[in-house]
Amino acid sequence: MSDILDHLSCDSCISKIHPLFRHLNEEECNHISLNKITESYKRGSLIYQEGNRMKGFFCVQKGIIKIFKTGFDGKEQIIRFAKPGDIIGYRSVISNEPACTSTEVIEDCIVCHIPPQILMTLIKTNGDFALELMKLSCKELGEANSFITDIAQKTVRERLAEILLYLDNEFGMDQNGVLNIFLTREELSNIVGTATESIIRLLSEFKNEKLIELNGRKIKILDRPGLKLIANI
Amino acid sequence: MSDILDHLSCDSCISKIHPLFRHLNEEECNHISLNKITESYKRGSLIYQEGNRMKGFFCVQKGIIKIFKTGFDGKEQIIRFAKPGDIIGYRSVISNEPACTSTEVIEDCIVCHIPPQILMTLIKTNGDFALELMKLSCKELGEANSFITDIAQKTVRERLAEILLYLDNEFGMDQNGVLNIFLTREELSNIVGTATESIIRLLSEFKNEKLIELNGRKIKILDRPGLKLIANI
DNA sequence: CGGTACGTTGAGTCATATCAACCATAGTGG
DNA sequence: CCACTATGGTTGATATGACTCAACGTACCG
Repeated sequence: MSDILDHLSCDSCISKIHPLFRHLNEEECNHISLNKITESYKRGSLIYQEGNRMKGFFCVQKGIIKIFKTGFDGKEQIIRFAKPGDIIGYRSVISNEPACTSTEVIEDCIVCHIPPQILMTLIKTNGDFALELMKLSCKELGEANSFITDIAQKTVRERLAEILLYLDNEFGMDQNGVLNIFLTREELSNIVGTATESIIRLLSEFKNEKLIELNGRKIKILDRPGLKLIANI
Repeated sequence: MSDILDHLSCDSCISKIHPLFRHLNEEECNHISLNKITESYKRGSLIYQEGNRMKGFFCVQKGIIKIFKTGFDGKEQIIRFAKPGDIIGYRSVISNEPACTSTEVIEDCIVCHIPPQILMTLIKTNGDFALELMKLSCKELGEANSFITDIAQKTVRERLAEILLYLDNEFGMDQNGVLNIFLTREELSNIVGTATESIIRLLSEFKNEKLIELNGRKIKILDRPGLKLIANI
């Protein structure tokens, strides 16, 4: 599932990737450099799974990862995505519980795997780092709260419009205006929280309304204001 | 809306209320004691509101508070409740953003209002405190993720059963087996994420199925295993 | 006493899920 | 190289859970 890559120093990477690491001194940075493992995963690989005990946390360098929970009947609910610069898996390390989500690679990726003690030690000894990590989890918490409200109150149509804008905002588009993330219809339905068929029908409605253009998994957003109107943003 | 109460030392209270404060030394504890304000709020009072800039965080000593977001059409979505020992409002202080939720008193309460700088300083200077607070926000994050999955995948009936068990678990019952929290039908619907009429119909179904007993806002749970079965837990 | 907030019930509607059939594509193994 | 299979996408028909609207009951309160 994963390949271990040649060792790369954190000096050149970590500080750029995330504000979290801005506050590390040279010693702390070297410590991470020496103890991290850089791994490469192909699309479809699972990095960790719900219920497993975490053996560290991950720093995403390249690629896209989906983070999801598996519901009662086996249907997955995508909670969020991680892209370069994001940190995943820290939640379970800190609360010292089994992972409450699974992560699967959407687009081939490279991640740095950092052992758990390093995280705990940094929190305890580097106040600025602790504060930055707190900010991160508080930000995620705020987003989760909004997501709860949306799922509870908005229609599927509204949510799909919102998710398309979210994906646009999060992953951007290429020079042709095509979203930089390719999801199956089923994955889209697992974000929105609906049936695959509903997503297919709504996407095709949006296409007819000239809001988007479809080409397989490639989605091109034509009318952002129109989508915002539908999404009630 | 709120009354300021006589000054009470934290020595006797804080350490008992939350594991968070176990790691404070005498000096830190005194500092909080001297700078906190103890306030009393009646049912219906708003402690803080979405969009406001937070002037500190709150430590709940007595009573019950609902934490909610207001959706597009003004309908509220209850995210969670706070009860004695819980901390509220710390999220916005840390991320230094306006509050993303509002809080309204469900049952008359007493809270200690602690200024924001104290929180920031403690995180930076007391590693154990920082870790404990991280654990708290990570726990909330895990709960939010589960909630997202439930709302997205379960039926209203399943969610109502689950919420009743959650309330039972969170607030317990009195000697007669009646839940220690009294919510209007509308509030129940704002947790479950449905219409008030649906909650009324389902509650009465549960009553007919001998799962619960109703007496106004008093709910007595008769058949926990039955509810678990319905909730898919 | 009238007003306001909450609770209840019924009827009708609509959004969404479900079920079923079918097509396209790519990978697999004999 | 072809049948075989798996996966993903699409469409139509049908069912139904849940919402909306409307009317009315109840209780408390100034």
